Amino acid sequence: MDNKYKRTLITTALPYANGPVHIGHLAGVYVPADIYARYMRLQGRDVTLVGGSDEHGVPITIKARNEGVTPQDIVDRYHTIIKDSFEELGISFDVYSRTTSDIHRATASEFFSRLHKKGEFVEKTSMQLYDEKAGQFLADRYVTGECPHCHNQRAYGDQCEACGTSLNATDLINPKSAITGETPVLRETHHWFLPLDRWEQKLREWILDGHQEWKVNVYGQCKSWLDLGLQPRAVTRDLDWGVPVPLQEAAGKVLYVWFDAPIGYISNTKEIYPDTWEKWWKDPETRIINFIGKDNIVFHCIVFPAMLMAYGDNFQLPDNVPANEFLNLEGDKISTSRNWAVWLHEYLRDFPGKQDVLRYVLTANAPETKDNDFTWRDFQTRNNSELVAILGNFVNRVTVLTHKYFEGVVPAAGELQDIDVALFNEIDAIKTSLTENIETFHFREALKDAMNIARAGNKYLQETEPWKLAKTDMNRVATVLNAALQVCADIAIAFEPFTPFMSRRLADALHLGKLSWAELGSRNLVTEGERIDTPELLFEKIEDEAINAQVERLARIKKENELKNFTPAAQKAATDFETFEKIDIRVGTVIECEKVKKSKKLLRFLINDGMGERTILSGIAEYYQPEELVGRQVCFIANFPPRQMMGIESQGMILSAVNADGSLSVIAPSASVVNGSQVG
RNA sequence: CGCGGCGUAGAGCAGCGGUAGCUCGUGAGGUUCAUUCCCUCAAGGUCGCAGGUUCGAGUCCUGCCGCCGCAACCA
Repeated sequence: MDNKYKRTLITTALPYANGPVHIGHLAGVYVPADIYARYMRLQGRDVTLVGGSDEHGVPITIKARNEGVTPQDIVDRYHTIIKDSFEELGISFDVYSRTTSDIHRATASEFFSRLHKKGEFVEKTSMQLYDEKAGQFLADRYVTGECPHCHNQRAYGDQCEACGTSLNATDLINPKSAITGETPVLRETHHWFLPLDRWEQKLREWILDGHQEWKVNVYGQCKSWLDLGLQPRAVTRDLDWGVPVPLQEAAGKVLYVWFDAPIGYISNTKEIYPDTWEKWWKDPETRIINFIGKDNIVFHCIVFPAMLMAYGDNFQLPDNVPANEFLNLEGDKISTSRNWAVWLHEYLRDFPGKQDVLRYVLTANAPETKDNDFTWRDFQTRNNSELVAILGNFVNRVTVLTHKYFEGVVPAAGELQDIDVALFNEIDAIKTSLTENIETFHFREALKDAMNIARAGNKYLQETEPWKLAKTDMNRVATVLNAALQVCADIAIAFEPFTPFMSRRLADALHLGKLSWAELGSRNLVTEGERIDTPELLFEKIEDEAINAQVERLARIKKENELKNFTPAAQKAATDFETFEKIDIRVGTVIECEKVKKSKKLLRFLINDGMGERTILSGIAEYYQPEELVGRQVCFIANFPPRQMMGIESQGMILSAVNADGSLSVIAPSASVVNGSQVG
């Protein structure tokens, strides 16, 4: 890192307080930000990690309305869950606050006022759709209607997803409010806009010329925006939930959340440093890093910097914005509304004491360059074959041997042999790479480096074989174990940013005291003569049962979603009674039922149809055990021509209802009837 | 023709003009202090597709396809 900086301010995207946080938030923002912050602290640098809940905006008011509570109730609920679960995961925020705080309200107000006084806004009056029943203007997404281009009935106010056209809400035919279903009316409204175009040239110089080292996804996105030309952007909204616009003539208007939220970074900093916060924002020797997800790139690289430049007063722009891509879950996009997520607070409940495992897996599989997939099998494998088998096992080997041969007292190192020196050299090389990777935000690669320390340790033990040396040369055993113990201490330091809970336990067991990055690789981290604690497993295997429970939970949710989203098929073309009459539907009793060999779906039925017996094949083997159908009555079409399937002739068709998930349920009379009865 | 990113072994990634690699997983053998690590060997890839440049292309060029995102309060 550039040494011209005296301190680093790390911000994390503000999670929206209309739901708990999930693994996507963690992998994209909070875990990487925490890794970086912890690393900087180990380096002895002055660093502050700020975060907070984003608590304003329309979705919160809608959720409150739906639940019959106040918006404040909603944000109080989720802010608490979010804050507590972050803390339990060890995200080391120096402050985690919220945008409903007084200090934020004052800060955001002042920010707006200053821009207003400086003439940094333009004002525009326009016609917007207003929902009279809800008593509010409708943001684009809260209007649906018919697309004027393709006449799709379900177009949104900003875009038609069927034809992809961008729309204005006022273009829609037959607009409807998504909140109340009412037909909105046009009403005049007045808003303040930040003319981003005024800052285009400065932004170009700052990003395109000055920050070519940014990640390609970030740089490319910025270049694209700048090349297209920037437009003025509204900073106010007609709403009653938010920071009121501090102008007499703006009663009933609030700051638009995207104006409001990033100022939260500033107000949260003020909250911890009421007297000295300015040096964290206005001193050129402060380095600001914004950790965000890819959807936020334009706000952090274009909009917020333009706001800061418009404000002036020496506000510093971010030095880097390491945006991550997205994490998927078991192959599907994470979705709050579809409950398709691993929620942090539920993970902490289901896997107590396993914060490090989640942190490790999310880092090893972080979506740094492209979207990645989280699967529970991968989670289990990484825990069992990496954390347990490589790292935990190595530390365990060393501590067990130390207790076995030296009663747990750190033995003195004798003269070093080539292999010992080679080990220390390898650790040094790893440290160089590890440091470089963290500094450049390549945390996935950095974690691999850290793991290589344990791999090197395992290899060293295998090659020196202290358990064999113990029979001939205890001095040499002492040297080997001393070296191996130093490697354990290296692990405690190197892993602190990634898995802080394990690191703390290991450091305590080895009596290391305060950890420091500079000491990583030193040869006397563990003090000779010190008695280390009895071995304790750092990681435990995760058994199939725990994983299966999670996989089953997701399968259940998937099924619930299918049922929830089920819409009956459109009615078929009209027919008449004569046509129906031609079909002969009858009731029969199942005499025999068995799976057809080599067939996945087919069951062979022998049916008593009142006249005799007939064989019918039906493709429902995936939904029924053959024996459960024997003796039951079913309905079947009796007058279809016979048909050969898998070499067997089927004399009819058993009727089933098709469920939303594609599962089948056979049709039967509600009470027993005589075999051969007709249905009609 | 909107823009940006991505598409390399079962999974996660590196390679960016010169014999296709790393970690984990899989199979076989050796070793065993240990929550089975380490070693050896093996299987597994037409490097999204199609053209082109070149003595030679995951690597450069052109065109396509797929996935994700894009001033919607979605990390």
